[in-house]
Amino acid sequence: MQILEYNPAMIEPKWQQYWEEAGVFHALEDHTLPKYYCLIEFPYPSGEGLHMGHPRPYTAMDIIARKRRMEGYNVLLPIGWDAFGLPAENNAIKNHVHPRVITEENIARFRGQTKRLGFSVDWNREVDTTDPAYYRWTQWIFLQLFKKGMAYKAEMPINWCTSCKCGLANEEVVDGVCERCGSEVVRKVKNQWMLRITAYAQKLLDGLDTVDFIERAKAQQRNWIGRSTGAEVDFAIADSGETLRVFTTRPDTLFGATYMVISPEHPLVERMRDRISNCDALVAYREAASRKSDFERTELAKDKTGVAIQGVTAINPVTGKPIPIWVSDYVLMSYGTGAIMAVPGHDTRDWAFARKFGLPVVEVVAGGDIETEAYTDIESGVMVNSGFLNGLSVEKAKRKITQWLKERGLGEETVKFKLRDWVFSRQRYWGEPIPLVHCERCGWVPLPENELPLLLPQVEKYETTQDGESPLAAMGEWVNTVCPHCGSPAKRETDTMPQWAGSSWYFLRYMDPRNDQALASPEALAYWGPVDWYNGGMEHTTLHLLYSRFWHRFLYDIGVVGYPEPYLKRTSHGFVLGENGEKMSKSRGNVINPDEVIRDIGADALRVYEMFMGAFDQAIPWSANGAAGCRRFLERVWRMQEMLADSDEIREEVRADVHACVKKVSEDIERMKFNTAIAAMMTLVNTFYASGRVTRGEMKVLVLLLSPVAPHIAEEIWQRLGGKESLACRPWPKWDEEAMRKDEIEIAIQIGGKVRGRMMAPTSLTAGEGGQVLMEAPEVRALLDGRPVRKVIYVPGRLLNIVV
RNA sequence: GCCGAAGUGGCGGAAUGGCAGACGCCGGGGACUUAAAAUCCCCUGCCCGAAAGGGUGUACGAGUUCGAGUCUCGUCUUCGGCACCA
Repeated sequence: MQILEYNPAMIEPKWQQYWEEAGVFHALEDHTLPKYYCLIEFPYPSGEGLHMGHPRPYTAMDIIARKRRMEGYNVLLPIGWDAFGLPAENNAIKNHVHPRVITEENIARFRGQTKRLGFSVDWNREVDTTDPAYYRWTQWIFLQLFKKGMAYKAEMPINWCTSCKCGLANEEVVDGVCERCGSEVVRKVKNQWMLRITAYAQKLLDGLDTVDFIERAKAQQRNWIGRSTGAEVDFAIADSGETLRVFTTRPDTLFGATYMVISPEHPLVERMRDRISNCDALVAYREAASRKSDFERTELAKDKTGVAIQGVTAINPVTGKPIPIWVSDYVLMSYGTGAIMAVPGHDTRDWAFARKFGLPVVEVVAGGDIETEAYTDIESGVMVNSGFLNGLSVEKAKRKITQWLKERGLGEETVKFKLRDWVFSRQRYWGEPIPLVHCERCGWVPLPENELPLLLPQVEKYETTQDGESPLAAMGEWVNTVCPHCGSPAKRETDTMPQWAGSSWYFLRYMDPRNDQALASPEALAYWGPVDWYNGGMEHTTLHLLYSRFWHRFLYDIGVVGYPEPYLKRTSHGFVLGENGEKMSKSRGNVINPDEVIRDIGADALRVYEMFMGAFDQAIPWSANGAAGCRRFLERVWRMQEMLADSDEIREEVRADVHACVKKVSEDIERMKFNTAIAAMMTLVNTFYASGRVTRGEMKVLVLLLSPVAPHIAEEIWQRLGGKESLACRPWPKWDEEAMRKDEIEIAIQIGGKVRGRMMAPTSLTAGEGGQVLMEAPEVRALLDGRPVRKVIYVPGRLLNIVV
């Protein structure tokens, strides 16, 4: 047969078309088959088109999916579009084109680009979060959350651009200023929908112990949830019936609490207004604090400020001494009780504050020097100046004081989380409308489920209104409606949902994407779920990944899904950087366009390089030379057709190498060690070249191993080898440990741990007998040169170490 | 400050406590060619040496071990996340 040159521009579209027309990658609804659900993070279809951030993780999961298929699984590898979001909306504002129009164009472009990469995706299951048939169920889930009391309205600050007069998402605030106009961003309090994710803090934390996520993702989520155990303690306010409750993780240091601090917003100030003599100063301080942007609070406010409350004093419950109460913005209203007991001897922030304002510092844990800094070590300290706690370790003192407080009704052990409730409202157009109406008589009323989806109305302007309302608020006809409950006049909620809503459950929709009775049928949910393997970016660990675990856990609690955790396994990829080692960006001018790379070297070579360039979980700079090298590797595989021997055998001389390669590739793919899997295939190809030929049987094994990574060339060669159907459904090759065994192997001879020579040794030698046998070998005797031997260690197949 | 990951040739990177640098890139040499490209073969950590060979080497300093890139302790650096969270 005439072997033409390797031409990916011909064979890649050909096989893509074949796969699609033959439906090779359609997940089957035969629920008796063993299933495997591979999930990739669905892209936001931006106007820029696919970028290098997409092919790497997608290729990785495609490799897993293709291997699973060859192992006999009914594989689900779906894709869709997370298409609500700001760029389409900003484009609408600028060009007065409905976001739907640009979104559809972008999706079409993304779809085409994605298909050119040859992923084994089931294109029949595409979802689009902006499709009413999809967001109907996003709204439905929101209504269930609302009905279970998990959604509520609260006054929350939003980012407000003082120049654009509009609300901004956190992502739009860069270094404290508006991303678009560079003006100052302040916090403006608005009434917003909130989701009670904090009610699930413990469940989300515990669930992590039951799933196989990469450790750093678990650690990051644990950190974000931020559980800490401590005690709440009541401090009496002198000469009143009032108490001030604090949360502390160090109840053991109670004897060292020399003052208290409340946050500027703490209700105590209002409650005791008539007794406080410097109310004006406190109110002024509170207002100054509220005007501070988040940026100022976190970046510029390390220097402590505060005002002492005049006229009100607290009593330390263990010492009985009166202590002053201060107001300072280093205490946050949103954590704990909004008030602290300050122990300047043993807390760095309290220490700095006490130093600045001349407050007393008392040592209650010995071991440090509180004149120079706060002593915060809880491991080795011993209690002093602490009455009945003296002499105890910190750990014992904690338990004893907590018990003491509990017996007197002054406090109790408590758990707090850093996790905050999820701000779910956006004053934006391009998002899911929140399906609630507000009735004067009934309050917030959910739309009946049979009225879903609540469609996004056509608007004249896409901008947030002057007073920070969603553009929907300007649509009087749409806003004014009647209460579904009592029929009185009512107004629709005009805020929309955040982009995180649609992505919080999309993996469920893939299981049954056209169902119009439920978000997915119970049968499909039971069969396909949970997701077996989910790969995605680390940047989504604390938002998308946590949000979707929360929604899923909620759906489990209300009986919609039958398993508490949505993802059994989570892995993460490293970014592809520009050739200069910096993050790819237009402004840096180092963007590599996947379309151009496919044009230059082909999709297969791109896929091979993306997987070969380095460890999958690490960021790696792009290298055009490296990519060209992968194209060369495929050329070498292709040209092996010219040295093909007409035999289905695997030759004795290469048998061990072939089996070793099968083993290496099989195991490395499971560990996502794609780079070494590809290196093993390169090594095998080098072996074939060295032997001058390859049999058809050997070639078939190689092509099957290569097919998950470079599927087009693999299909083409497979067909030329006489394969009748797609190799995507051929069984994955097996290896035989016996076949990998050789009679003799080269080992190193070490003297005192240093390599001094090599020799051939029979592989049958065991560690025990090997030393004795090999000591007689002439190579060893020559190296020893008669020196006395103290000890001999033989590591079978590796080395002989002689201690002299 | 806290949590996490990582420091290996000119470069990307390999190495269940067992021959450091697999595989690829870059570079050098050879074959083929009128020539070039492509391709095929060989060399390629550093230092000394004509060579044989020797020395040295995985951020730094100690330690455990017959043997350490790998394990332990300490130090430094880089990257990622969180951060007045009591």
